[in-house]
Amino acid sequence: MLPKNELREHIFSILREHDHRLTPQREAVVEVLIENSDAHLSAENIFMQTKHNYPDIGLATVYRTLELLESLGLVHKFEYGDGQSRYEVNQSADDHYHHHLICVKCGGIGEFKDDLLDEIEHAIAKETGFRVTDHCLRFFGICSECQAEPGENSDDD
Amino acid sequence: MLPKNELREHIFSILREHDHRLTPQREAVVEVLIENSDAHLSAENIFMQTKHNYPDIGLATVYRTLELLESLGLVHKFEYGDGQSRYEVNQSADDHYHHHLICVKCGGIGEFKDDLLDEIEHAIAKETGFRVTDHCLRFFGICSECQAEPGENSDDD
DNA sequence: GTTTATGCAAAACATTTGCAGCCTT
DNA sequence: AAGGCTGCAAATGTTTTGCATAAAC
Repeated sequence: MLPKNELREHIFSILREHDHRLTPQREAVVEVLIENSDAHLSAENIFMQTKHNYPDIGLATVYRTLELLESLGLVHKFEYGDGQSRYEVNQSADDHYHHHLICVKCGGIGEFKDDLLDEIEHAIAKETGFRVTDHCLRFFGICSECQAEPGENSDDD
Repeated sequence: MLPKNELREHIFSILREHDHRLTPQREAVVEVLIENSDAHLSAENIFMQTKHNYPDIGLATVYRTLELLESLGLVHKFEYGDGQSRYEVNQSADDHYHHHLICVKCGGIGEFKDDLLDEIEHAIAKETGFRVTDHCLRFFGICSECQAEPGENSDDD
């Protein structure tokens, strides 16, 4: 889990390493991703936020940047099933990944860190021969806040 | 894990219970889902296959049927991240669910049954107060067949 | 100076919806 | 007979792409 300025430099150096140009648009998108590393933004969200620092950026550039960062393993892309993808920076250099706790009532997204999957991955390798390189685990349910409130909290976007 | 004919009757009776009509289109879609319960079909796939038995069916009807079956808990809908949803019948009456092993080389999808998630869900409840009602776990990696073949097998669609 | 990256607009794509007519109940 | 269900086509919403221009190297 790198601090923000190291994470930014890390991303820039990976881009350079792979002969990608460092444009102000890319810097601006990376900035938004880093400043919102705890949120789970859609491309549209990222687009809107990036416009604050770089008003002329186009949505297509945001998509292309996110695709590039994902291909370099710098960003994780995932979906809830609501039709739009969400993105988040990969905050650590290693593979360990937190899991998402998605509240079906308020739409909020929490996180949970855990290493029990290692056991499952070993069991998979042993029983099926499948070599696991990555995983995606999401839990759906009711967050503690929505459990506390009887019924009024149904949209906290 | 019900046998096919019982599963079919189970689905039909749930439909009746909820006052939904049993149309030949719905029967045809259910038939395709049951006959391909080990595959992970997209809506388009299901549409094409259903046309064999019921050539006049429309794609919208397939989507509406899948949505209905999903709302009744009879079908699971999930996504790999390639932009289209996949569907599979819920073969057992209970909540237990297998996880997907997605080969990033050949695109094949295996399955793995496991109950270790229960432990994680308990840990989540204890540490965060989040009440888990469902989960989705997918593993990405290389299947045993692709590991065996040095490099030629990259598209077995 | 080259080559890549950008912005715009149009295209592509999966999915949803409106509506008149049909079919299950 | 009445209502839900269907097929078609149009609409929607997200993501991708073509192309001329602009910017990074």
